[in-house]
Amino acid sequence: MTRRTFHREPEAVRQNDLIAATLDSVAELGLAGATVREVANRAGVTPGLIRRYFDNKERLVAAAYRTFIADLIEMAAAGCGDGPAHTQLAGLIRASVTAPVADGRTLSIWAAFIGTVNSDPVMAEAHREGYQAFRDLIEQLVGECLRERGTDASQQTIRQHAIVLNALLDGLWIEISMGGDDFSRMDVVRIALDSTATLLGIDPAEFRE
Amino acid sequence: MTRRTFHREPEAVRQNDLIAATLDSVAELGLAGATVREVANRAGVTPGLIRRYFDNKERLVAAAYRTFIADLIEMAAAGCGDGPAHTQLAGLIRASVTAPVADGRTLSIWAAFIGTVNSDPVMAEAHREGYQAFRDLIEQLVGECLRERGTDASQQTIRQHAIVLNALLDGLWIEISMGGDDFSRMDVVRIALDSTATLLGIDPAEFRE
DNA sequence: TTTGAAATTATACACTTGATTAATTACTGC
DNA sequence: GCAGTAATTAATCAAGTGTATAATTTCAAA
Repeated sequence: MTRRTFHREPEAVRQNDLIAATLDSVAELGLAGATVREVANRAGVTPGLIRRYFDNKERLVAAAYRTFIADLIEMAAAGCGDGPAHTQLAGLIRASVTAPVADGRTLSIWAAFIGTVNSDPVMAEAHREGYQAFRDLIEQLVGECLRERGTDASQQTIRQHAIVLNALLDGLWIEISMGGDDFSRMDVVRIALDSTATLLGIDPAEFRE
Repeated sequence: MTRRTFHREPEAVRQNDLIAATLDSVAELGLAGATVREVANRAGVTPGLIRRYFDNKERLVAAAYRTFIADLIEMAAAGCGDGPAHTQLAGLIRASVTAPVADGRTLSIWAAFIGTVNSDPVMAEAHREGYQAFRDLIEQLVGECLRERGTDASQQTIRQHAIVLNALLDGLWIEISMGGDDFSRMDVVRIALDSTATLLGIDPAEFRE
């Protein structure tokens, strides 16, 4: 009986592969389905190998979560561009309610992980980091946006607007990604932009460009 | 060695106890922690008994989810009262962003279950039912509310408003329940009501009553 | 009080899980 | 080419899982 052949990979590559395999498993089978064996199979590797790159399965999952959130925010932020603030904000919103950010697979992974945040401190920390980053980004853009329009809003007001807008985006993102509604027939981007403009007291036409 | 004493319970009571124990387990330990033994312990019962009331563990969990969602919607709807539509809507919103609807434990359970919806058809169905009910309630209230104000909005417009409002409530509910922000210092009810009024194009003063 | 049926317990089983370790293989530097 | 190191495999373990079933106990009816 001969052993299966294999080839070595740089540490970073193997880690990435394992994380990607973990995310795939979670997306398709849920967190419970992301067993060591399942992940190893998808990564084309043997279960024992995981322990060489991650102390625990817990660490692997946490690493996968961190990667996932970071990528998610990066995808959303990539829609910003570098024009005036209201254009950046519009870009962020558009990116948030369309693929690949708003997407069934993305939601599945997010949901699976979110479910652990309350009972797992490690996951809670990983979550807090990523969430804070997104909220800060929105708050900054909202602030610039209002200042750009001559509105002199207090920091408190800006914060409240950011909180509400963040909530709206979260909710829209979930609804759209879930796909239950007949969103396919609607222009989700326009709905999202108009709602945002209304909330911030800005002329909607400015967002539609 | 003598057996532990026990006493019989009506079927409905035992089922309720088991469901309650399941929800407690999920809230504190996550879905993975809601094992047959854990649930049985919390219900003051032996693991084997579960099988007498639920065919599978899967059925038990699905039943727990259905109960949870139904209760959640009932709690939210209980805030409506029976006045004019805009008062009912305000009540629904207030209830949605305050305890016991907006609450860490509630969010934990919701999140844990949501994570299974994508990979488990049974859970997906249970989810769809409850979600639809809430969305219909909002759509109806929004419709009445706009009609009450003399606005003659098309069904399409009402639908879009309902979708956006639903998203906003979902997002606010999540943020508040998560508790990460310093919401304690803010008047979340006022924020929610004002945002809603702004979105629907209604005078905010009318909501504050 | 006795009896019988149904609820509950206790025990056990087969399986999966994450983890551990020794044997083997691939690759790097000489 | 060759040797040594480190990555990878293979095999195994103990613990925990959901499930099944037989032995008990409770309780209501007679």
